[in-house]
Amino acid sequence: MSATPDLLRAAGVKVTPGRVRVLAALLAAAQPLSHADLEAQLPDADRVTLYRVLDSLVACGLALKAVDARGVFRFSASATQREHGGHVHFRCTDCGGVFCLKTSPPPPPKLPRGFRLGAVEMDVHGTCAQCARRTP
Amino acid sequence: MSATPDLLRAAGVKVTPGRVRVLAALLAAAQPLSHADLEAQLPDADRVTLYRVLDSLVACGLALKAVDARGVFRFSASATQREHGGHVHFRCTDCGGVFCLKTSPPPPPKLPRGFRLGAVEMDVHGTCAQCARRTP
DNA sequence: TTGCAAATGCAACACTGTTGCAAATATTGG
DNA sequence: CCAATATTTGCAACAGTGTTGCATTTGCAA
Ligand SMILES: [Mn+2]
Ligand SMILES: [Mn+2]
Ligand SMILES: [Zn+2]
Ligand SMILES: [Zn+2]
Repeated sequence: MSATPDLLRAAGVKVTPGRVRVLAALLAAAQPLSHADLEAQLPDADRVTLYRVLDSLVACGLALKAVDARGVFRFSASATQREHGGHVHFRCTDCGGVFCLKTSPPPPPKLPRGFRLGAVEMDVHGTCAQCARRTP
Repeated sequence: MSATPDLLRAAGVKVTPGRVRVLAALLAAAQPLSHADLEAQLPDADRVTLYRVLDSLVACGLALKAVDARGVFRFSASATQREHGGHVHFRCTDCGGVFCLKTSPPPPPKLPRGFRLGAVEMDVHGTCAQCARRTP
């Protein structure tokens, strides 16, 4: 397993204390974390810098961003995977977690004449096992 | 098709001008509307009342509430939702139009143990025929 | 018609996220 | 190691979304 600074260097972004600490927190978390969660966990971090650090981690592919059921963004480390195109994802509407499924993406549907297809995305959502256990 | 006040009465809530107008707007909409959309469409409605009207429609089962990708709540009439549940939609990224396709929704994928499926949505987007003609 | 619970309007507030800008700093190359 | 520079940070101010409290109005049923 690589150290957090190495992950940042490999992703091509500057290694700063903020990024190291936030990425480490995301890697250690069992659930996707909101900005507020991270702010509580890193009390001396600046609010705005925290938003920008999270955005930079998402932009360089080290983190994933999703919206939870209350409309708040939650972030999780995408750690190793670079290949998320070959399968469908499941989004937990409770915790905001994103999980890789084994299902292949659906085939592009037939479009009316003249329409140009950009992309097909499948949004599979519901409750993950951990959240389902908490709310039976 | 029933008139909007009848729908409200049948749902067991008081018939007020705000509820009639908001429910009518939701029923007429081709896509789920945000609070901001409705505020623009009903300029003399109070902001807070609009939130409360929407919540009351959701509470009595006449409307559905979902979070969009930007973290904003969007509302749709339950009847409308059922009507468009049997087929996939195409979203034009140029003009923002939404078109009904003939393709059936994809079958629910196999989930890991303990996961609970909420819904499967397919986002098919690109350029519609009219916009494609304008930008070859 | 009247009484009352429910709905409304308004002001104030909390939370989430963004932007502009000056100061600090991580990296690069000498 | 040092200096140059492109990023990143910290701070203040702001915008958008949604909520709460409370006095007033109103739908509806008795
Ligand atoms: Mn994946
Ligand atoms: Mn449709
Ligand atoms: Zn979950
Ligand atoms: Zn179009």
